[in-house]
Amino acid sequence: MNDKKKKPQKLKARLPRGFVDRSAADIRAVNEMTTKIREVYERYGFDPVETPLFEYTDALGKFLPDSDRPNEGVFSLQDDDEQWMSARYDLTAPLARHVAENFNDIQLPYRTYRAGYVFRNEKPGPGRFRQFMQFDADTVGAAGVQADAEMCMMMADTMEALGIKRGDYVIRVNNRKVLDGVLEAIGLGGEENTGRRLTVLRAMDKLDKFGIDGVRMLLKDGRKDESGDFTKGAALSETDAVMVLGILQSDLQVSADGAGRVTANLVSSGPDQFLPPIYSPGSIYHSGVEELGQISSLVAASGYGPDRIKIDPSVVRGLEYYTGPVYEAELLFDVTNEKGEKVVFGSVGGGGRYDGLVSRFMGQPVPATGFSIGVSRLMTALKNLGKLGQDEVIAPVVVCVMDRDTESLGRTQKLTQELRTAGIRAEMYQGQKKNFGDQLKYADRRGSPIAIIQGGDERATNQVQIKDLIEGKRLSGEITDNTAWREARSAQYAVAEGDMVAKVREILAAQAEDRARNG
RNA sequence: GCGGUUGUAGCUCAGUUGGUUAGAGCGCAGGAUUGUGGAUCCUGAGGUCGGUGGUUCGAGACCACCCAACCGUACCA
Repeated sequence: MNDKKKKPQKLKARLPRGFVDRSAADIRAVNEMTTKIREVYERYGFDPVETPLFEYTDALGKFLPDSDRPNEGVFSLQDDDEQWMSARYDLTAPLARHVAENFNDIQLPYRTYRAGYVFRNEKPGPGRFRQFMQFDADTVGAAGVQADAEMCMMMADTMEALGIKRGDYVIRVNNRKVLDGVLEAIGLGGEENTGRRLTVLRAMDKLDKFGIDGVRMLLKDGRKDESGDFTKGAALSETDAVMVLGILQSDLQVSADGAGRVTANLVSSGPDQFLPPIYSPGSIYHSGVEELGQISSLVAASGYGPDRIKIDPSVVRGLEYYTGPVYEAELLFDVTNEKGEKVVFGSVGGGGRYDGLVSRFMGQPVPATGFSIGVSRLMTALKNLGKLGQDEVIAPVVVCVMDRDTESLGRTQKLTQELRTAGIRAEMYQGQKKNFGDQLKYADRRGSPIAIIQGGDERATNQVQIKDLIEGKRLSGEITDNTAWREARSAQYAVAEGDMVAKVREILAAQAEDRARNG
């Protein structure tokens, strides 16, 4: 077939990798989720604010060091005046810009929330996309740890508002100052050790993934993965590695002296003996632990125990801008993917204190704390838990088109409109098929509950036929002969035109009852 | 970025040691059926065999390079 090859090449329809189309069911599920999240934030006194998808790249802080090009991880383009702009990669940096730019008009502390898509130009993976939705809440201009404590409580409330039972999630809290103090104690303080410090923090962040022994390898010589790839370690001494491993496995102990004074300590709970850095009241380590003690007491005072908000020194979070308390929401139930495999889901949201972010734009310090929920990720988990998509939207009633002269079409349109006026989802058949059977086939595949039929016979007596497609489908299981099936006109009722809406309502109600009964 | 696996119709896949015009199932479209959904039957459309180059009388198959997807790993604000 040589002439076949001469046919013009068709364009291949394809989605850029790492991006997804969203179905009606997904969109409705996300709306359901964001509505619940928003209710919690509003109740805590937060107000919405929205910033655009694009920012100047310098506002996002994503220029490569020693280069006038933006970081590869962000989608960037040059404006017609040569300035670099980038698609936002989170909602925090744009908020910092918004606050700095409108500083005189904003009443501090400024409590806001916002949902939106963010973009990351990196390799997509299972459950990781290059466009995804985050839902953030931040308090700008509040320096005290009570603001951080409140954020943790709000996260816990949000989890429960989404239908995640107490015990199926936990908010884990740590403080960057604690980790910084430990790193200082093992001689990794100072500018010259930035690289090794990052290596150690990254290793600590892998605790979920590789366990304590995996982290031990990464802290010392390195680790080889199953494909044979080798990851270089941080080359810590045994003593220093034990110190780091010790803090990962430590718990917070809070003791009150009865006079309202609270002291807090981290005590190791694992096999690696953790020796706290030498006591010095003003040290960074000590103020970190003290803050954790305060947060723990503050949330406990409102009834949030360690089953909901737990101090956990193994939380690391982002390496770039957090300066104090950090927290993340973790799901504790098993999640299985489409292939039926168990998946370690990990964190569905997190945040922390970023006291330096707004002040990049200003001559004065502006403390801030906030967190972000990964909406798409959380939705996957909630679907799994059966917490979403339970109240499915019913497909529209289909009004069949029997005759195509303008007068008949007008009557069909009017019937459709009557249903809509009564608040019932309805559509008149708009396809090309003139065969009535094909229209019912359309309605069937569409998932329609009911078909309305008015041909010449019915019109003559001002009647309509109302066909219960759900009941009919059930009956069709018993049918073997097509002709008999047609003649039976099963689950079909003839009513006067004026009674159509009432009868449709009756059938829909019966169907709803049936669905409820069968779960 | 590094390592591994895989690329044949819209989807899932067959295709012999290299041998004529590349197949199946599902799906899709038309018909049996212009007033009744399922099942059935008939007919049809749909392919740069991931790409380029090479070896060969001859390549979907063999070789080289490239591209993409998947898995692991690294990075991840």
